[in-house]
Amino acid sequence: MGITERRERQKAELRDTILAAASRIMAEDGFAGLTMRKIADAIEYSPATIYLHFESRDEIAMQLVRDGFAALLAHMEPATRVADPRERLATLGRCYVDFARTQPQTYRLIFMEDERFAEQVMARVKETEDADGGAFEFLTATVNELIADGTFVPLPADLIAGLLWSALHGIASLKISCVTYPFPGDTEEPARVMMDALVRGFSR
Amino acid sequence: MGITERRERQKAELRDTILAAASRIMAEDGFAGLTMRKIADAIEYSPATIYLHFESRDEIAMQLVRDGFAALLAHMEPATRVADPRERLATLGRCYVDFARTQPQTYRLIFMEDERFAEQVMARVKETEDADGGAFEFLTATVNELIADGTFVPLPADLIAGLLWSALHGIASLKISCVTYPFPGDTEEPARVMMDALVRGFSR
DNA sequence: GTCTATAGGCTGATAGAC
DNA sequence: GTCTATCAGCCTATAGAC
Repeated sequence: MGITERRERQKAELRDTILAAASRIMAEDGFAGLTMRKIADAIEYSPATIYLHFESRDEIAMQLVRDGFAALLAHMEPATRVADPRERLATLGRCYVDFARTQPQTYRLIFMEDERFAEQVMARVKETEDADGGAFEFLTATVNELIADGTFVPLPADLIAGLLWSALHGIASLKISCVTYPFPGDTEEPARVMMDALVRGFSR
Repeated sequence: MGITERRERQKAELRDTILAAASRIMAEDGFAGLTMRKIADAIEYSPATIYLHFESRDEIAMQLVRDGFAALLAHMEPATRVADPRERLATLGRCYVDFARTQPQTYRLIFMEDERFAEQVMARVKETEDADGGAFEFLTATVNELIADGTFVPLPADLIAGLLWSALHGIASLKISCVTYPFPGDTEEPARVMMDALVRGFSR
């Protein structure tokens, strides 16, 4: 039975190899440049072999989206260790735009490419509640904290959280699809000023 | 010489017909779905004929971007007639997200598809200054007005204007690529709350 | 000016040999 | 399991007939 296990292990390894190659190609050539032939060349197998591990190119893309979203969550982990809710929001903002800056093609794939992709991860967030480490729930909880202690105006927490996220997404995505305007340099300072202004704006 | 003029007129007409068909196909199938064959079928000419009017598919796309941007500016025209600067910002925001809602594929083409496209229109805005009716300069001027009269904090007007735009772009683009989250319904109210919060946040 | 025909490429996916 | 070979389709762009 050791033989069966080795085979399964090797099969899983090849699957991971395929995903790793796909991720690298996507980071370089974007989603449109991700083709089965390129993946096959990269892993030094024939295109047909890939179909033993994935049903289609779409299934590979979906997995890249899930993995990419997990990477985004991991990138925001430092914010979970900030006690003060206002400073936590600031850290969240910084980590978020930093992810988009360092992994632009991954960010683009998840949120800018195809509505199925963004819908998939957001639906997942909604389903699993806080099982995945928080994400949108974490942001909403922080906003709720600030409403509860009287810092924020009593608007729906979902709305405020959605707006904070949208504002960050605006900076992150605009930097990806319009490199020089309106922020020629780094996005860290704009993101900080944005969060500051919104926190002020939502304060009583 | 009337004959030459008629010929030129007919040539220009066919060019416009091509662009109109391309625009329609793009609105339905998106930029990736815009092909020379589809355009040819739509105008009932052969694909080869299109190349007498445009050098390449890219040139058609660039023209669609320019026309789309002009349509966006036209859509924001009501804001230019608002005297009060704070209310002008609110109107701007409403018109902006309304354009993205009613012409999502055009908005996507300009700002979410390819960085060359967004760069092109923004570079054009920068070159022509206020010759195109304002756009970013108009927004910056309004911000400057609010800084000058002491309403806003004295941050750089470019920065504040860029952030206002980014925040609106965040709502507009997220609605396009993620229909149900974080705003299941209309984006008009979120956009209004966002602008209100930012105006409050940037006020002294 | 407009056509047909085609070059020369790319794509995802699969049948069947080994 | 992995391959080769290929299907069936798409694409942009162009040469050359009319």
